[in-house]
Amino acid sequence: MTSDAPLSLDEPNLSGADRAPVREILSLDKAQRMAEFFGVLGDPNRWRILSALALGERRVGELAAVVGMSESAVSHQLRILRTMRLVSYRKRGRNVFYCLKDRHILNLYQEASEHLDEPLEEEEGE
Amino acid sequence: MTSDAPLSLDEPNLSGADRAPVREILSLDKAQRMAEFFGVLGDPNRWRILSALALGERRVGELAAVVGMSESAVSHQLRILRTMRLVSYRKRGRNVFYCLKDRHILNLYQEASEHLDEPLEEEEGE
DNA sequence: ATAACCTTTGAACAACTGTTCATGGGTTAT
DNA sequence: ATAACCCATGAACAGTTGTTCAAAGGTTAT
Repeated sequence: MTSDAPLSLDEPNLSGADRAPVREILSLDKAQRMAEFFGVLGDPNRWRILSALALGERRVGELAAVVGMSESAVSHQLRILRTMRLVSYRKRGRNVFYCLKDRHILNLYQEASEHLDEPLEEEEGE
Repeated sequence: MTSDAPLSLDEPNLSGADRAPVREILSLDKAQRMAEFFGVLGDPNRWRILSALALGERRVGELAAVVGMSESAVSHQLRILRTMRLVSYRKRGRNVFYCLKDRHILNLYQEASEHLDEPLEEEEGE
């Protein structure tokens, strides 16, 4: 990374014309989609569900028992996680098995974890 | 990564004893902190502000003009971004210059962007 | 067939969030 | 000193979110 370039939201790996470096602020549309995605990760029970699925495939009832929620509440949350393609599922008889869709959620967890675990430096202000 | 190990929320880079592999679901406390952090990223105007700061240091008034918000609203949001240590600031006379604190936010943006841009595969259900 | 099981869905309601508005603190001018 | 400027803060209000509750769909038993 060059030294004087400001931090930017570029996506440098892609050379296509539709992936031009961002020299403007995010469009309302892109910002909205970002917010919707991260908003889904803004609930503690959804993280508990995701972390349970990180251990392996689980049925809805099992998830409810592990995280201590009603099956209805878990089902509602799983629907939200599905719309953001964070989980996938397969039906087997009357059971539905959910699992994490890919590694993105794990990378996000790790990145956030590192940020939260950083030692707090001395603040000038406040 | 071994083939049969389930995806897990381990943090493999650290070998310390206080960073044991996660074989249980996230604690309520950890899940809460994760949710609080990602919840901050769950607002489109905060992403617009962050993307403006990704281009370089900006004053509060400049941010308000660029993102099309009132200065008060921007100030409220900057406070939230400060509490999550996503931005830092320096005072210069009566102006306050904000900037991104580190690269974590950029990594999170990129990871999410890749996830959102993934082609949708054929769903079995629904 | 009926019953039990697992899951999903919709409505309703309490709790939370982000904005506006008014106000005030602190700094730089005149 | 007063005025203008830049920013932060608190209250209040509309909009959103996550839960509970009741009901129903679909599958596997008996």
